[in-house]
Amino acid sequence: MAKIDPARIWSLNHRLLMTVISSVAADIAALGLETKELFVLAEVDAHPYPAELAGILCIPKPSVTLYVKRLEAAGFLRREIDTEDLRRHRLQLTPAGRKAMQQGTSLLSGAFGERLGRLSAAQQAELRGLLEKML
Amino acid sequence: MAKIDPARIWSLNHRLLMTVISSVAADIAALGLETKELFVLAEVDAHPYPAELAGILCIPKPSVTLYVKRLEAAGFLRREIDTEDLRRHRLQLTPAGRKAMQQGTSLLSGAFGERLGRLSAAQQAELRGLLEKML
DNA sequence: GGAAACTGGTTCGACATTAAACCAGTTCCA
DNA sequence: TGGAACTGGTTTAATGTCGAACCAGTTTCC
Repeated sequence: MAKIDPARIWSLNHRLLMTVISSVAADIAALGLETKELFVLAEVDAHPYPAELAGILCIPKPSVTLYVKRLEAAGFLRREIDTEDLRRHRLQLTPAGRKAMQQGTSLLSGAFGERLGRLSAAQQAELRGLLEKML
Repeated sequence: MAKIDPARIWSLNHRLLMTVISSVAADIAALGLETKELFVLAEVDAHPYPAELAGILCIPKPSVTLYVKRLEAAGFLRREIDTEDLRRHRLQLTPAGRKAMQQGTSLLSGAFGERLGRLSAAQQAELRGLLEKML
């Protein structure tokens, strides 16, 4: 078996993801979203606080501030002060935001699904299992 | 078996890659390289022309110009006009560039290898196979 | 030959990103 | 209690990024 170079796999993988995302960037933009903003929207349900988003998405805090500001201005996000901790801002998708998020992730699913389609169902499940194990 | 949502896998995968790369960004910077520049260095052998690099790395051409300029200034890269086609610039790693590239990819390998280490050797090979099939 | 269309690479200027410093609210602990 | 240390979020100022327009060299095709 060929020797495995982790950096090589990382790059391979990275190229795959970048190719896919850049192939749908234009369509996502048509929804009124930048791809980075879509990532934010997609995580808001699970991580409703900016600091959490910054952590989970590996984005610096000021960038999150910016994205949230834009998303709020676009009517995709609502922001309210958390009553438990007055420093925190709890984020919440608006109906429009949820719709845009779903459309966006659906675009991504379409494009990545094309690649996944080259694998058998069992292989797809295997892939997900491997990734989860690594995270 | 749980239904597979491609966008979910994409995100999972993306998070994995980002976590890994940001964990070594500082060490890579210590070599005098930005991570993006490392990607460029790592592909120069296989793709010695800026236009090719832009294509393979999914980076816009002006950015490549910039990275190459910096890498050349740092002494990591040598640039010469291609005698076949006077528009093209053939790129070549200098010894210092090759060394930095190897150290950088080695850092990346170390960090990603830690994650890969959670998989068996067979699973690692399987993962690579799946990724290659999708690209 | 030579004009039109094309391709590799760069420049410019507008925009996006982010590190550093900051403010406000919270927690810790003497 | 109260002040020192910490955390969530924002602002600012400096830097990074890249679309559009560009120049130079190449190919195409009459």
